[in-house]
Amino acid sequence: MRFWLFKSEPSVWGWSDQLARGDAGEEWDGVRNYQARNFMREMAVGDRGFFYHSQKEKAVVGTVEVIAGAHPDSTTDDPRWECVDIKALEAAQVPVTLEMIKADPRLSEMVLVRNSRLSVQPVTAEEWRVVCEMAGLSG
DNA sequence: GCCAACGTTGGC
DNA sequence: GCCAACGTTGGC
Repeated sequence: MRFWLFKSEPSVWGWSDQLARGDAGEEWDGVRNYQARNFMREMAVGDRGFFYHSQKEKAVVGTVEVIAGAHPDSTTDDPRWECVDIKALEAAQVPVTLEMIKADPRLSEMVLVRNSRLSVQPVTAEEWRVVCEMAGLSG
């Protein structure tokens, strides 16, 4: 199993929206960036990811599971763009803020820190463990 | 609201 | 194929 991070502006699509979809999940659509798309192509059903709120909040607020591999993005006819489906798994007891992440030397190599603009990014097993611990998530 | 970082586009 | 111009994102 691999680990990922999905970034979204909560005013557009937030954790509460994701939770409301329940086990049916939702497409992670709208990605128009090749790097992000390529990571989604690498995803397998059962992979897990952090759900991150950008902009004002800047925090990991929960975990999600990939429930469908890459398929065409229904919000465009452009065949270049694909997306996966994800469902909410567990809400963070404590949101792990970007500030907390930057303050922890074990997380200094996270893509979130290194390339803040990438909206879909890989997370290492170690980073996953550390952030889950900080968030009070079972992982 | 500003600006740095990054990606994309288009002229050459 | 290079690079300048432009648009977008996201942290501050």
